[in-house]
Amino acid sequence: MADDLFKALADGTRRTILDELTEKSGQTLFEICARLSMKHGLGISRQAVSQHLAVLEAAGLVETRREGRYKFHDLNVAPLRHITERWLDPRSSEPDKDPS
Amino acid sequence: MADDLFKALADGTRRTILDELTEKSGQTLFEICARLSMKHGLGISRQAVSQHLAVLEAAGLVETRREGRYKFHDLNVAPLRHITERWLDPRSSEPDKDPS
DNA sequence: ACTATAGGTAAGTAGTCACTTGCCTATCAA
DNA sequence: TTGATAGGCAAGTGACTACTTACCTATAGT
Repeated sequence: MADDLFKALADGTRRTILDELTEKSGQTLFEICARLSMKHGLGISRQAVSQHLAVLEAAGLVETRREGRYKFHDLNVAPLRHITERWLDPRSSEPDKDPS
Repeated sequence: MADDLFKALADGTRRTILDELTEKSGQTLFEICARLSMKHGLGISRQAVSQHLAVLEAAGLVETRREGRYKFHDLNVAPLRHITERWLDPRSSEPDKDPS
């Protein structure tokens, strides 16, 4: 659960994808590929980006909607809001003992 | 840099260690080992914990001070404060293009 | 001095992860 | 219907990572 979230954030390319979706929401896979290549000089295959998006989606950070042959990717920042709370503000979220 | 931070947070055992140091600061290696075993049922070797602490220290999340044969570990939450800002509050931290 | 305790170093291993390659499906335009 | 575009699935590979095992150093108590 929270593990998926931290794992998703652990990769630099995925964080860059989140940056891109922050800048422009609702991008397609090809659009994201193009921007990673152009703006960030990342020589990465379409399949690799697709896999990254799957990880981000599993973590709840990206949501998708399909329209015809296009699949749009939207950012969902909700899971990010309180992930550091347990250490920054222990009183509010301490009673949590799972090794997430 | 930021990469070390996210990588450090990617492991569940390390996050549990941060939880323990949040609850009681200044613990020794053996103390942390004991608590991981007792409270969290983690059957993990001393060396493994030591390696986790090294990762956390490299990320700036843990600081150490030595006294005699004891080495105390203190939590430093400063690096955690703004790590999600780039997505939660894009206006303030967008101009950041490194693939960190 | 001897010994137990606290910690460090380093090599080896099994599993995970990012990425590629190759092929397949689906939608749309001509 | 043919071809181009957008995307999906799955096996294979190399690198990384968490963990163990084995041995070594340093401080403290008796």
